[in-house]
Amino acid sequence: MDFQVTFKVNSSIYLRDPEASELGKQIVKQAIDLIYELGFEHFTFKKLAIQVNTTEASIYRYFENKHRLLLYILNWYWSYIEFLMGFKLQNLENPVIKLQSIIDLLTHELPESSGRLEYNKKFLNRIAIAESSKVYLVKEVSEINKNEVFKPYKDLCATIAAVISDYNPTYKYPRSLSSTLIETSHNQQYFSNYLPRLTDVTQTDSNKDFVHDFLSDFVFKILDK
Amino acid sequence: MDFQVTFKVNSSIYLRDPEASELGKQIVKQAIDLIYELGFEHFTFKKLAIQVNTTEASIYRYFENKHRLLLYILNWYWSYIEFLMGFKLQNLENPVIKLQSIIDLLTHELPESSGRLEYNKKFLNRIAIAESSKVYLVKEVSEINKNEVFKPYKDLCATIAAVISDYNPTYKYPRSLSSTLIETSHNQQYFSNYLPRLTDVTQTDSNKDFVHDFLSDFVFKILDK
DNA sequence: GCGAAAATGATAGTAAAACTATTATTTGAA
DNA sequence: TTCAAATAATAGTTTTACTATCATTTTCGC
Repeated sequence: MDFQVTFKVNSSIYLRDPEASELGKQIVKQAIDLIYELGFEHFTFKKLAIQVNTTEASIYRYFENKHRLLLYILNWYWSYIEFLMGFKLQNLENPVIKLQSIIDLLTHELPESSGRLEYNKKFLNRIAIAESSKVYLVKEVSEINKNEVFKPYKDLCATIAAVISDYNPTYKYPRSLSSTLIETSHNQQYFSNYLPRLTDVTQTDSNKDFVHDFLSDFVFKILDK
Repeated sequence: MDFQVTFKVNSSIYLRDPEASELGKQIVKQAIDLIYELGFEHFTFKKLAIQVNTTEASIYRYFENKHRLLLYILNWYWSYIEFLMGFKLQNLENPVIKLQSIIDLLTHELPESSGRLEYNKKFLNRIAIAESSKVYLVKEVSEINKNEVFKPYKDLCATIAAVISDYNPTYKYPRSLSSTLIETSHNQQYFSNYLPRLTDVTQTDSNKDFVHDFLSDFVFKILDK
């Protein structure tokens, strides 16, 4: 059986739904590849237009600006992680295993897919790590937050928080621990790659395993105390 | 007694030392005010030139680009925090108090100063919270890391890590916990202000106190386990 | 299959950002 | 005082970020 996953992204993020046309789908897919390749700062609609073999003007019909496009991609990503999480946690009873599964998901590569239209999961993962904070660390955060554009992130956070509270109902900061877990998984993966002195990775460690172990250790220490 | 603190910032960050001239000092000081006001994305050398009452070209003689200027500001900030930390930890014996002092420092407003030439500490703090990750979350991170431009951050991290190891010598991840502490203090302060559903702040809480309590709980649970 | 509406392409243009270059003037150190 | 360095004034280029217009193509209801 082969199937494809897509998610409805909050319509206030785009001007025209990119899922509704071949061009739209290509814009998002190629944007992921290009942001991965260039980094968000060097990524422009002009370059994307060339990659997609269309015009800048056409891209502007889908997204107001590149910030919105990044927000779209990350909304998709957060929804996807939440979907995978629901899938993984389903049928699990033991809250220990649940928490472990969550940490696994946050620290390891996503299952790769091959479809021409599917997004590159490795790239998406890297974008989440290196670019996601740029969608909220902006002057306009309160403005853009009004349209529920961070809902998938908040939902993901709430889902993890629920598992945390399930594991230890007396713990006072389930949401903060949850967002810390997500952000720290990104940070420590990034640091262990590029600024390893900010971490305790050793040369023999795989970076992903290191972050996994660090997060496991700290979550269970906090919740078992 | 009145005194002024300044720090030598790694010379590879600037083209001409801003500490060495009145114009240079004004450029940095006003940059802090302007980045605070506009956010880093909307901040430009053109606008800064107007604020300082000089020309764009003059600013370019000091800093290659606005990214370098931000890096300069954050280097100064990290050095300053490290300085304050040394000051606070001096004469403290009890490692519990030491850790508490560190968390205090990371979560509360800096002592404000009034000198015309002194940087606005409240603004600096806000810049550290909202803009600091933008200096390393760039494609060129490995390139720019070569010149030790993140040294003050790494030093600060090492200082905190030493206190952590002092408190609990068996803990395996002192550096990672240290960088997590710094980053989480920023994140949770930002979230509790702008995206409170990612945290457990209540309306009656002061945000700073909330983050302080969350981090205290977190650190001691990890290290006492 | 036809006609209208919507989407796209082609082209062009503007405003601001991100620089670089040139020359004249000021200043401050030997 | 003098001469080198710093700054100001000015002007220019390239790229980014965006808007506008109109012709062409596609799609969808009938």
